[in-house]
Amino acid sequence: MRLSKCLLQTLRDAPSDAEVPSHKLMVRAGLIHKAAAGVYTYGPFLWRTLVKISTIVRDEMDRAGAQELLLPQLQPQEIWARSGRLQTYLDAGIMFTVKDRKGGDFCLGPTAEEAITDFVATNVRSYKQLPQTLYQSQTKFRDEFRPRFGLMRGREFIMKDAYSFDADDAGLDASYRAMRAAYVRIFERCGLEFLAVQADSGDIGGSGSEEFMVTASTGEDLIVYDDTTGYAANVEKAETRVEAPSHMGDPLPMHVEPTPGDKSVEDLCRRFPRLSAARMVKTILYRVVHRDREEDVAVLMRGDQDVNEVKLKNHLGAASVELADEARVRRVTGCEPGYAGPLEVKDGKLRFVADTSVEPLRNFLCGVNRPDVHALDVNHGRDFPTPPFADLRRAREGDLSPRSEARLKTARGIEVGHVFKLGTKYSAAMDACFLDRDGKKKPFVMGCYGIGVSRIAAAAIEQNHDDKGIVWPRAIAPYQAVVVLARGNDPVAADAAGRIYDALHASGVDTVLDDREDQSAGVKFKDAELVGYPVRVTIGKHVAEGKVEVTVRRTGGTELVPLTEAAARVKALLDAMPSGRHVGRS
RNA sequence: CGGGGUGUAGCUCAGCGGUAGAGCCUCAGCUUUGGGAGCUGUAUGUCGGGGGUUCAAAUCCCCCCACCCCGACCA
Repeated sequence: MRLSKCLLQTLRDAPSDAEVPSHKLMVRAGLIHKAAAGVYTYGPFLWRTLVKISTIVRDEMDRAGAQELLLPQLQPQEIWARSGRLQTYLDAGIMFTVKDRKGGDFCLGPTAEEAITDFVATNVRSYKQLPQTLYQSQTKFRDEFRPRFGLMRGREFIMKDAYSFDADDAGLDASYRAMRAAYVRIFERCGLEFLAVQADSGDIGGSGSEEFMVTASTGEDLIVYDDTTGYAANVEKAETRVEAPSHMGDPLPMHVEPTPGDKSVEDLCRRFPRLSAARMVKTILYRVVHRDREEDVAVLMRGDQDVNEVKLKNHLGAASVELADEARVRRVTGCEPGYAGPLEVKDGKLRFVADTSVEPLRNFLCGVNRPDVHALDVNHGRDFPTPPFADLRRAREGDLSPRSEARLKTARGIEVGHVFKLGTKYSAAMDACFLDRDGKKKPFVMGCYGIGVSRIAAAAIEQNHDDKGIVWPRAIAPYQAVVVLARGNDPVAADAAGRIYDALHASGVDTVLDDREDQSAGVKFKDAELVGYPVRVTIGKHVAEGKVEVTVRRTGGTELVPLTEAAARVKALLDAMPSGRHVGRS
């Protein structure tokens, strides 16, 4: 392709609504254009990248034995009603809904479990037809409460989603392993550094899930990992161990002390400097919403630890949990916030749960549900009933690994893939069944496997850019190389550029020729760096000696190469570029 | 949905009661051709929309809308 013929408008300034590098650079490099909040046109250069990503995904899906199909984007709400998720999605407000001419209710597909289950249910009758793994790649729609960061969190985005259907759990395990292995290969081939982490399966449910995270400082997710064992998990899910404080001594008589104005652990640490935060127990009240009711729950947490609300929600089997507001705290404890505790409880129905870090504590401090005092040398089981214990802590850097004596480390990541074992959640709800060997009707055992295709493009930029622009991994760059004609009015240079361009094409290198006559060499260099071609060939001042410059975008390293060898050198440099890396593997 | 902020040219922004502005971009021409180069000229707007106050509103007030940020939410 000749750049003089391309529609590619680069910008000197980033739009003011862009915050993260990928968003700024995509706009500046002319890759995207905003049509509405979270809705973008993918320009010709970005589309090339998206096609390359899709091709890798398709290739690996097919290799893993999956079959491609295309499900409807315009979905009848009826199938959502059947799975029982319609009201959840409508209430959450993330579903785009539409009516047809006759008033029928449809939606723009936010995901496709219902559509695929409906399809498979009517086409698969026998265990002999199993297993099946089907996938599609297309636009998904979610009316996100807060679209942001350009393509990272849009309301319309391209996703590859695959679904496996098996007769039993063992079959699901095998299908899941095959997809997981394909995912590793996909992200490696895309040239990304990534991690596979244990994840919370969220509202989609199921027995287990892992997320594939592209490491980047701007990632929205926090990952904790132990690089001695390969344990890695989303912080929402991460298990940790914390050491019990030493020298707690034998149980002492409980006593209540004045603590006027001390509402936080920090205040109390100041008042009792010899008592560490680990010897305090804070009581945090939550409003817990279940499908059919609501309750108040008090969480007892060690003073130096924080509550992980996802763990709490899962532990309670709740639809949602939210921190109680001040009015609720007053009603439940009869006291202003800051003094809640497990002692002298006013509300007899109040449910207590405690983090496991509280279990070994002796002679600790806690609230008494009375203002301006706290109790010291409290012991559970003696001074108040021993509550049920569960892991409700938020994992932190430096905690002990659940798998070894190593300390956990943290990293930020962008979720680009998620694999789930769904089990029979959707098939049972939608009565999607097959006849098994024993003649009995059974629901399909399902898995689902998503990859954010457009998000991969954004994540690749978040992970690979510098102050000059994008640094595309070679496999997903719009073009692998650019030939810059830096002497526009020199016929020798123009001729050389044409020949190198042809030679690159002949050797299979995806190349664009910057032959724009109205742009100076400086502009072409800036554009080449902004757009992020992995390799640049500059035809300029050395052309008289029969030489051209070959520059690697990532390193900036430049070498002079004889004109006749330039194409081969570019090819060699591209081939030498590393593939992606699966980090933190044991 | 709660809190905050911003809407002026394609982009970045100034102007904040008295004739609509700059830089970049676009277009024409000249010059230039190794780092977003220079000169001359040209084009560009319901100042987000509606209502109000005023002799006069981009500017002040009210309502709406859009966009952005924080939070809540999230296959």
